Amino acid sequence: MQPAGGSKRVTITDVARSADVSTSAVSKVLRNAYGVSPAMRERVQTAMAELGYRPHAAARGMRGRTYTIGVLLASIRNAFYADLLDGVNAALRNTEYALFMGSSGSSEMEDQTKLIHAMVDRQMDGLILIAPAVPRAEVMGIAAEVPTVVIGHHDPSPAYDCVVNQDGTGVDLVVDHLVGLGHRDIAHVSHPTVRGSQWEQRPEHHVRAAYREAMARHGLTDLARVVHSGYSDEGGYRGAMELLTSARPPTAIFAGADVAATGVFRAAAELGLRIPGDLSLAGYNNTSVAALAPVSLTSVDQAGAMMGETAARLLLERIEKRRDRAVVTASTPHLVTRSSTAPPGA
Amino acid sequence: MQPAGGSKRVTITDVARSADVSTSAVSKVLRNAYGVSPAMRERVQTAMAELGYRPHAAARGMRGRTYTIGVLLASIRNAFYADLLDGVNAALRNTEYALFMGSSGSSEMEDQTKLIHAMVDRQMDGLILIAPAVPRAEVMGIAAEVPTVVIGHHDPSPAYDCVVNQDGTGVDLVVDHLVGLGHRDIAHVSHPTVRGSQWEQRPEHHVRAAYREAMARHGLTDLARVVHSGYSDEGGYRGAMELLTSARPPTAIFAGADVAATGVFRAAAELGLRIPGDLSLAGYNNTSVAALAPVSLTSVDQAGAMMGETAARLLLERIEKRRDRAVVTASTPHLVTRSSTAPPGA
DNA sequence: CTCCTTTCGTATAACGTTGCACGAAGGGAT
DNA sequence: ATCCCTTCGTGCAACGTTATACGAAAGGAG
Repeated sequence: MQPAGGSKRVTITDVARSADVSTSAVSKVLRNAYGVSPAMRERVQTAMAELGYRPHAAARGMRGRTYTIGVLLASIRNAFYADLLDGVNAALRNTEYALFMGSSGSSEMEDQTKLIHAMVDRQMDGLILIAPAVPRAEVMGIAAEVPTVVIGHHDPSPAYDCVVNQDGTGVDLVVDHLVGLGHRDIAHVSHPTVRGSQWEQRPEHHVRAAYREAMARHGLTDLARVVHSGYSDEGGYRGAMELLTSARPPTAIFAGADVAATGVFRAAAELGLRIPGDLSLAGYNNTSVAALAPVSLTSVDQAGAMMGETAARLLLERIEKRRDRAVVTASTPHLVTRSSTAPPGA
Repeated sequence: MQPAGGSKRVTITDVARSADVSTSAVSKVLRNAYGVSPAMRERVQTAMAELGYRPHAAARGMRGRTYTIGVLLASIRNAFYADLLDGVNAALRNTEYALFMGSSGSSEMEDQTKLIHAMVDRQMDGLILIAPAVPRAEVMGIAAEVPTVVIGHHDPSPAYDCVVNQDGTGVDLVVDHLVGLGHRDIAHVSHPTVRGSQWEQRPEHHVRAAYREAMARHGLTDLARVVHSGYSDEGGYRGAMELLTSARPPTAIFAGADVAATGVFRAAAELGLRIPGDLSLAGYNNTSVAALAPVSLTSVDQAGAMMGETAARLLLERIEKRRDRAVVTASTPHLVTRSSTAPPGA
């Protein structure tokens, strides 16, 4: 406990002086290195506690680890990411590592690149990139320097680990559910393909393909319709408007993200359509918004916390060199049925 | 020069060699220091661009700035914080500073303290603490070491700058609005007082006091009722349940946070009460949730982005030593009326 | 043509930590 | 006693950057 005034930080040298040993000895204790007698360990630890010593991460960074992990978030507003983060936090709870997130606010490629560089420049030990918008080649370059886990994209690489969801299964659950309720005209609101991103397997691609397949499986190929208005409130609104004012409005809409589903709600309200009476609506991700009483949106749960925990675990394995081969883990989604879906015309 | 595996980073030395000058010269260019001829600046900058040089933040941290700003977030789920962050990001956009957030997930005091220490240990240049749960003395200690801005708490200090909202005004807007609609029995859902936090002026205190005053101003002192069930979905639910199943259920509820209002929605739905028919509901913060079509919650807008921008600006002033006296800025809220409030019995 | 300023570039010592290389005890085996 | 291991502690050279001190030109005033 140091008086705050203009006092200097407690350094390893102060500890060494106080414990009457060399700085190397203190460093050894700090690192659990070989060649420390119990007696010395004891003395050093006492001194550290007495002085309130905390290692200087920047200095550590110059030589090795900074014990810092960075998470790139496309948007802080997507509640699903919060679930992921809870998982990451949980996995890191009892380690020495600190977690810092960077969010560009916008999901612009340029901003994200700057953020990732900022993380690398600060010598972070590992990176978790959530659905990065930067080119795949860039990520592979980064991953060659720093252990990296990519969450969301289904493009594996020997350079980084992947944590994804079995999106195909999730889509099947939704379509089967809606068909089971009696719907046939089921439209899908998707995200536009980002040009030049080099990611072939973004979640929206998987979801889109799985949607078409599921429709085909039910003999509804001709009724399958996709609008690419985007995963955002505004995108959901525009997509729904287009669909619902078309010559043949669908009886059900499957939005590829909950956040887009909220836009569909808005469009339906404006058009005087009641949900689920006139239109059934399903989302994806089961974010906390879906669970809100006035929303009560049927959605696919991806167990975000579990994915986050897995990502953190994989990252630590890599950082601590307990594994050197890349890995892909895919978790199983399940459907949460709420009151936004019902038989058509109910 | 380097085999693919362990390619080294480009350092100031590489740039110096390539431009055929000393490292000091490169450093000078980097820092815009005095004593650099246009010719040399030109050559160095060309070399930097050619080699793709990026300064090593950890090394910088050992001597001075790290060009890193840390934001402490109590919870990543509160959409109001996202508004604040947008503002902070905007203010930092064209500076050299990178922004990293730390969120404990839980708002436990201990976790937050660890996070703040992690930021200080990483030599961050400035800290923005959003409604910190750690003891005030602790924050004052930190602020003596690192420039700090506190958002939310109305307890100013010479050690740090404060960015707050005129919460009293916001509350007046809500109560006046509800009274204007004809409500008299207006209850308030608040947050429990945190023991030992030493913050006397948390926003919920201001809001609570202002609520009582506003009720008194309308001659409704006896009808004023506060439950301290907490600013969370669950807290809103419990508080509303208590109020709505009491002997004299209120006709309107003013929730101190939008996130608590969503819990009130849930309670009302369970009790078969319609909003706004049977119960008017107002929130605080005007988060994006309030704007969702199925929610459409009347709420007080605090202009979060502006507050965030102000906080960042104040912080930069302090970091760059353009100001040394602490400052408090309070912005004016306004009411956003939506469809969750209506005359009683409408 | 001195002498005195500027101007501009370089040498160098930190900053706090790590990890290798080294050495001094102490303990067995011969 | 000699030699060789362990075990355990220390010395020291990095790591990439900043900032101070200093020297070498070049320019100006007398």
